[in-house]
Amino acid sequence: MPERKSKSARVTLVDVARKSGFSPSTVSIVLSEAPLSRYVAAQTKERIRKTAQSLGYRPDVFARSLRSRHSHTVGVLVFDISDPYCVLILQGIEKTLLPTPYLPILMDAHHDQKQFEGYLDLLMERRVEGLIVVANWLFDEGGLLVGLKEKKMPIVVVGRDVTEKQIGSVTVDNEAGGYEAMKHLYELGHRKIAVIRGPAKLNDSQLRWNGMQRFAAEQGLQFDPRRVRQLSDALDPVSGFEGGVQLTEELIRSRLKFTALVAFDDLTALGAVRGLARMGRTAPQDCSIIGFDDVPLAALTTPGLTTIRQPMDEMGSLATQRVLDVLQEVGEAREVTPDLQLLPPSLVLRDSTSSPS
Amino acid sequence: MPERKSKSARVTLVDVARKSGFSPSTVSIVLSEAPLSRYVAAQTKERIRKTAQSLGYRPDVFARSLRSRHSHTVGVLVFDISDPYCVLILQGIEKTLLPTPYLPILMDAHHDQKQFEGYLDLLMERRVEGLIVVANWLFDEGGLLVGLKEKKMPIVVVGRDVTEKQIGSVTVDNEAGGYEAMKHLYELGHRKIAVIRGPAKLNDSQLRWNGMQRFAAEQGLQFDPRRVRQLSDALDPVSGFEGGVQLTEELIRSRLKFTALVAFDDLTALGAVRGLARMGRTAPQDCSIIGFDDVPLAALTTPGLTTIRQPMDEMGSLATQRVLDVLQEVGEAREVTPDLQLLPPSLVLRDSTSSPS
DNA sequence: ACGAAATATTCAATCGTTTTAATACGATTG
DNA sequence: CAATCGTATTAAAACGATTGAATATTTCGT
Repeated sequence: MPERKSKSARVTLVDVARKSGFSPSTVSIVLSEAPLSRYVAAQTKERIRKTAQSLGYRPDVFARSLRSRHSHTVGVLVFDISDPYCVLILQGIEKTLLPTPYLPILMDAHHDQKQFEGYLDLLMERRVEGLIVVANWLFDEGGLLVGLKEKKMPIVVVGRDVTEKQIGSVTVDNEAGGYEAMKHLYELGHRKIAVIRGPAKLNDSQLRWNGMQRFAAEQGLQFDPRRVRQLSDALDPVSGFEGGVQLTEELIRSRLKFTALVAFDDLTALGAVRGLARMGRTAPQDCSIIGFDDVPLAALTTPGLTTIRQPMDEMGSLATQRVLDVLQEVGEAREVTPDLQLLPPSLVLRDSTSSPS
Repeated sequence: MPERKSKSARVTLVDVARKSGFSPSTVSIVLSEAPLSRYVAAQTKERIRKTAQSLGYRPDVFARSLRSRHSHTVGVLVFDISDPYCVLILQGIEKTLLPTPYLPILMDAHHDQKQFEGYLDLLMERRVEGLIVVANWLFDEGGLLVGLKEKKMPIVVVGRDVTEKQIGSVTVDNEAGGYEAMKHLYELGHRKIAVIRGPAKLNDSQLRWNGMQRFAAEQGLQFDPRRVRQLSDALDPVSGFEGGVQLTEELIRSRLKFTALVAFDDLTALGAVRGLARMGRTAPQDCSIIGFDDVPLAALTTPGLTTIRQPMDEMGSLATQRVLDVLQEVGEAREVTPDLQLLPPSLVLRDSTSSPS
């Protein structure tokens, strides 16, 4: 005696409707908490929910999305997931999305323009309702995104300022970070300070440099241009490290004295530590080193890396919140305000800096 | 004069059908390359494809999935995306999935059992067709997965052996890795070798230790149990580092001589480097240190970390391939063979090991 | 006690595909 | 020559939800 219709394992809305004695419409309205559910009797709601529960009903996302035109997903496009810089941002994004009905769909472009475009396409095909782009390194295709923006899709870029393309952006205050880095070294007593600037193409490089110069100017300090080097524009993810090693070796070979070094980012700083070691010196005894970012591994090296922290977690959160805000608007504005939101950096003291001996 | 029906921006199958002069059925068959497309005239195919192209038609994934019962997604559940160990595996997974029609949906459980379950649920709701679990650290819930397995969903776990729960697994050959680590130190001339074993709960710990003992036995070497320590079972992701620091300090304070140290993994090894430094010693001059995993940052520290490499990329690839193989089967077997696939580790030489002075 | 407004529920159409079974037709075969 | 077969195409029924309009029923102000 087959009590249940032994057709299929799948429990549908209709099953719930039948068993609870209400129409599919009502069941749908109750279970999806549609506006109309205001009018459904409390008792009814309860009965429906209970039978849904007892049957183990799970709505079919595809049917739901097809009809309602909502995918309840947002795309997250990251330039290189193996870059530790990205990961903390991702966690911020995920954390913020968790309590919402939106699911992140994460794609990793592997530093590859082609893949970036491909995945962008894929995300569109999957009907994501919003897009968060995590761009750490070079990437000059506001173009692609502008196209989407016109399709009324909320977009935010984190880690890079693309407001000139009218796209909402979230970054750390790089200028302030550069300022803080210099200030820290200066206060320790350093005066002869070397700098390894970031790649010229990267906007951050200039901003951080500006900050350093501002502090120097305030103190009447002069940068000897021979103590200032610059990473090449290679977009290889570890080029920061390699560059750090080489430029540091060069600096030492040049016989110019310096008691401290500001590295463009943590990877470069680690490269500098290595370069120092290759020339028989150690940080911070022979030279203090300060990085930028505070990637997780900065705490794990020896010496621990003093660095300017980007609040990556919050950057991710904030970016996500901006997208969510737009999605929650029922109106027709539906666009992220195309401005830049700057988050303050902070100094993280570890062991790679100390007073000059 | 509105030439096109200005109803909506969306181009549907019906639009293509109308414009090409064929029925929706034919169009669907052609564009989705269904089996029946064998019978469709080449000319027809071409015409349909051309008009689809010209209209910029993109099939609606939701409608498609609803009808065909295929989500074309596989779930990837990772225990902590901020663990660099996971990331390379993820890249392997992604690389393998890229040329297939399957999209990975990545969820990060943040070392949290509850979230793991929640996300598992979410993935089921999204109707993933397969599941890859990346489990680096403690996780004893074969149970959850077994439930799914019974629902005919192909599952593979990478990074942990859960074959006892009849779930296909992919790991590195930990025993061989332990053996190699010891062999390397022995060949450098070390005889007094300290060991920091992994947490007792973690199966890997025992296996690596077995490998070390096997080598020792072959050489008639004895481990002084006082030189063997063990990490606690804390499931904090950085506990490896902290543990490494502390246990190394303890080892040194115990005044037992040792010229080399085998760390459970790279994080522990970095902890050991730090512990050494705290006690005024440096690697490898005062003590050689070897790690396990070869996480990306192992190459970035100073000294560069000699380590036993897990082929994480390939592990991810292999796991993915196993799931894909099952998905491609049309038959009714549809289960990943519940066996363990071991991949060989390899020694990566860097600067943290050298002959004893 | 009448009509309007608020509450409670349902009908039926619809979202955009895939798929099964059916149709149509010329060629092959026994 | 009828029966069968292979090729080429299509009609129509799903898939499982949401939703706008419609239908009852109750409440309420006057």
